Amino acid sequence: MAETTETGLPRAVAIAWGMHEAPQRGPNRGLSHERIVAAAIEIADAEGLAAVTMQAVAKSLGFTTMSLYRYVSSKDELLQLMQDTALSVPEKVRLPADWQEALRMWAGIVREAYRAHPWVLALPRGPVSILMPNSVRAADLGLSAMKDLPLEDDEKIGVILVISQHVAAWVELEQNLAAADIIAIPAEGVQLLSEVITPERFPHLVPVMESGNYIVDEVPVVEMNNGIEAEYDLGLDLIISGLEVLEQQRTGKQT
Amino acid sequence: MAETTETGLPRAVAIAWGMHEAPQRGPNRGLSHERIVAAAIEIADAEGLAAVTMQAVAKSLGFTTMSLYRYVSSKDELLQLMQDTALSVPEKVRLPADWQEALRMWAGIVREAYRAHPWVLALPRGPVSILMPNSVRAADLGLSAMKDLPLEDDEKIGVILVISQHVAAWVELEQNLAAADIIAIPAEGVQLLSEVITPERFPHLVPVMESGNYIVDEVPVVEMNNGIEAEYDLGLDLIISGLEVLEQQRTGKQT
DNA sequence: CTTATCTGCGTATAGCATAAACAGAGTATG
DNA sequence: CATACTCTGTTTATGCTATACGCAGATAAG
Repeated sequence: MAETTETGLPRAVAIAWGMHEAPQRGPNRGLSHERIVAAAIEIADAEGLAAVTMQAVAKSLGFTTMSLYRYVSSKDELLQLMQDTALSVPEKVRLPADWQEALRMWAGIVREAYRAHPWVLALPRGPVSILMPNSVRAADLGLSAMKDLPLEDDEKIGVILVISQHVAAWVELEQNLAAADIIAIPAEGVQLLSEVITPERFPHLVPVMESGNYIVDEVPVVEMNNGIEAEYDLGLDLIISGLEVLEQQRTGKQT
Repeated sequence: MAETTETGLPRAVAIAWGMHEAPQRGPNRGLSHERIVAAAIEIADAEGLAAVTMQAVAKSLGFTTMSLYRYVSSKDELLQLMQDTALSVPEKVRLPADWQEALRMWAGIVREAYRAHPWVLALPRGPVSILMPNSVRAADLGLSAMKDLPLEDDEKIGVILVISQHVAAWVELEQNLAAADIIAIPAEGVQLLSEVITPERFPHLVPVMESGNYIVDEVPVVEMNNGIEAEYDLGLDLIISGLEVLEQQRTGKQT
């Protein structure tokens, strides 16, 4: 489990909220949490998450590896700090009064954050993440978007999760579409595949495959005829439509 | 990028579909792909994904590390094989005629697969994954569930993605809820947090926090008053409601 | 001034994935 | 049948990575 401070908070939480006081004694520090996290994010953005090693971060800052450990207790802690820093949400956002548009705007903000740093998708989300400043900010904003919806608190939180997961999935899909260009299966390989992926065995999927190019993800996706934006919007619209139905059921009010 | 066979297929794909012929010369093999994958899955199920090292898998089979490389070209390839093997979908499933119930059943099947091997959630999903047998089977089944819905092919694929991501998110949440029991922040830490997470800064979230216990995930979630099942169902119902609305718009037919 | 604490560095350790080479087992070919 | 070829499993080695430990020096507290 993550290291904790004397007060029992996970260290990453305390650091992220600025609660971790710099020591008063000893020589002046050559580094800071902010500088270390920023350097790590820069490496991740340029070369991907795998390139973020303690050695690489230290070197980019002109220090040796072990000096980083004066600031973070482990690489995991650094990753947690990177995660929240990367997913920055603006402090002040003016949302539309209409909850539907507000939710769409909120989803867009979360989406842009993920797109700016897609490597974040590969980091685990656990109990510590939710206590971090940008997560808290995003949650508050999402709840603000839904303030006029007749849902229970936990239902609203559930909606926040559904939408943010939807957004994450589509950013991941974008990444995979980009990567898929690199995989070009020659005709011979495609022929072999068609001998096992047959209409008899997969009667619904094979017609879909034949109508488009096969791409990505755990659950297969056809190349989007209307582009990925349309499919992202479709998913979001489904959720919002569902919410409108729910609103109507609970208030008798027609949206 | 993943290794490929002579025919240009990713090796993992060829192996998973049984296209990778065993060599005809040389001494009899002491291992097989199936045995290696099964041993790796057993370790992952018992101790988590981090415990799956080439050394550990080889040892559990009574061989030395490097002999595994006669069968898989890298650890990544082994992980890809594990991923698809773990997410097994039955060959024959009879779905309800009603597309709503069919989609719910499909979601349930995917959910149970994830729950049986939750470490799969930590594995990246990329272009190779979708060509693997169980992914193909899951996609065909999902499309079968929606055969009566008036959607374009790529829209159906989009729905498959939305639902499977929803399912994955909730299995992950379940895991995080289990892990959250381990984080007990003492009163002192909670007090410190409440000094930064204030009603002035986060007017919508703080009341939610005060009405329940704070838990998990990137976007914060309150402890579910009605349990996690209710929230899982809520999310799925939203998507299905949205689909009903879409069906009505396209057919003029009232569901 | 003395003591305590902190900083950054150098050295070391353990774990892990994988390359390369070797000896022997089994098949294909002439 | 003998020879050549291919494959198997093992051993040894390499490089990378995270992190422990100890040292010398810098700075603050008492």
